[in-house]
Amino acid sequence: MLAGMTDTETGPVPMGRRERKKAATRQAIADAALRLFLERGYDAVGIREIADAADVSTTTLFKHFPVKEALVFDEDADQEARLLAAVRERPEGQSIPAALREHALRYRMAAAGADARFTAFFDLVNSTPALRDYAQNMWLRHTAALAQVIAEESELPADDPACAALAHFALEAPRAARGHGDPREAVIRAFEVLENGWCALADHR
Amino acid sequence: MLAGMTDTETGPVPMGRRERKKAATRQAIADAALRLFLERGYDAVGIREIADAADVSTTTLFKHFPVKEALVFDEDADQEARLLAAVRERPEGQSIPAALREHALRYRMAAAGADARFTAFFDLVNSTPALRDYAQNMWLRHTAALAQVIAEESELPADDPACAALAHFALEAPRAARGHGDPREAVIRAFEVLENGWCALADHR
DNA sequence: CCCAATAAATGCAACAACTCAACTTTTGTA
DNA sequence: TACAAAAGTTGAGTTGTTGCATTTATTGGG
Repeated sequence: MLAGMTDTETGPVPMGRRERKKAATRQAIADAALRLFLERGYDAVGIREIADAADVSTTTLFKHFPVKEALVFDEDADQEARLLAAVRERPEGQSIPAALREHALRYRMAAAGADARFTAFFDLVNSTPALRDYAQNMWLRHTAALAQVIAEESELPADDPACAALAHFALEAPRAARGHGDPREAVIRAFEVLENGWCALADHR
Repeated sequence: MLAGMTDTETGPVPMGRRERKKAATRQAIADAALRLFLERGYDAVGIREIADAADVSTTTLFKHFPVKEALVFDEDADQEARLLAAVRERPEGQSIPAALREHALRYRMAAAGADARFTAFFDLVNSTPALRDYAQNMWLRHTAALAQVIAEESELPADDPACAALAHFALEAPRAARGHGDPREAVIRAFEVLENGWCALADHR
């Protein structure tokens, strides 16, 4: 989805031709799908048509994307990886909420509302029930994964509700901030609360 | 689902034969579906088979239930209606959180873990991804509806986050309480927090 | 450099969920 | 009794998704 919208740093691992080709077809499929969806709407475009547009067989398409909805969120795995990395590989001395704030400002407030492609994408998702539901569950998975990483990094028990809560709010904050006049400011404020609450909690243990 | 597990008060409106028959076929379908699902698993039972077992055509089945998953949650609408009614028709002078607590204790902690049919139903849902996802979105819908009613009843703006938060926690509390040794006690405790927080908020406005 | 192991991609057919349009039966009502 | 609306049936279609046998391309090793 929307490749090139944020800088995607090429991993330090140079891929062989095989992996590169695989990634290429995957991208071709996702691009074709998004283009068609934006042109004519999610429900009006069939799998077979997408496969044709990307010049692959439907079988191949499903090797890359388990279900139709996943075509729209093809950066799902990348996003989750970046999110977890933001916490795990944060600079020395930086708190977890601070790391999450930086990540949110950097990757999730990208031209919120300004870029036309971005808003078109949002409208597509929000106006399609199947996609809305899928996205919801996607964020839920990310929340769970994040909670686990937070637990590891803070050496709290894995099932401590505080971890789940922090993960939940950290992912919810950018969404909630969209309404406000200055979203970036709103996010920063929200994270002040989280930072205070979290550190207070960490202190008296 | 699990009719007769909680006392279902027959609405004050006596139905004509037509509505009764409609409700009967609907019930027959839901019963057949749940029985088969529990016997052999959700994915192993097809729509046609359910329709046959209930002695209706597949098209009739889909007139009553929009998608396969809905067969399992056939009390969806009833549950939501009861939830909203619990707030709207609460006794004079009772706070909203208190009303929600009573509702939770009465309808959602029913023999949590004790009744075999109940746990079998839970296992079915939790072990079937499609059902887990569907249930998740179902609760989300209920949360949104509840938030709106809370806003109306408390004369707050419909989009006040406090309403959404109260709705969210009120529905989450019973789920979270299941782990604890005495779930009823855990629910009561959780609602104490909500009650305090909510009333404090209501006071200084 | 070739060979075998491996992995990606294909074509086709099938299944299961779901829809649609035309038609019959049942029911509430005048 | 007559009639309109609602419930149900029938059968054929569309669409997402999978299985299977087959082909093509890449890789690492002898």
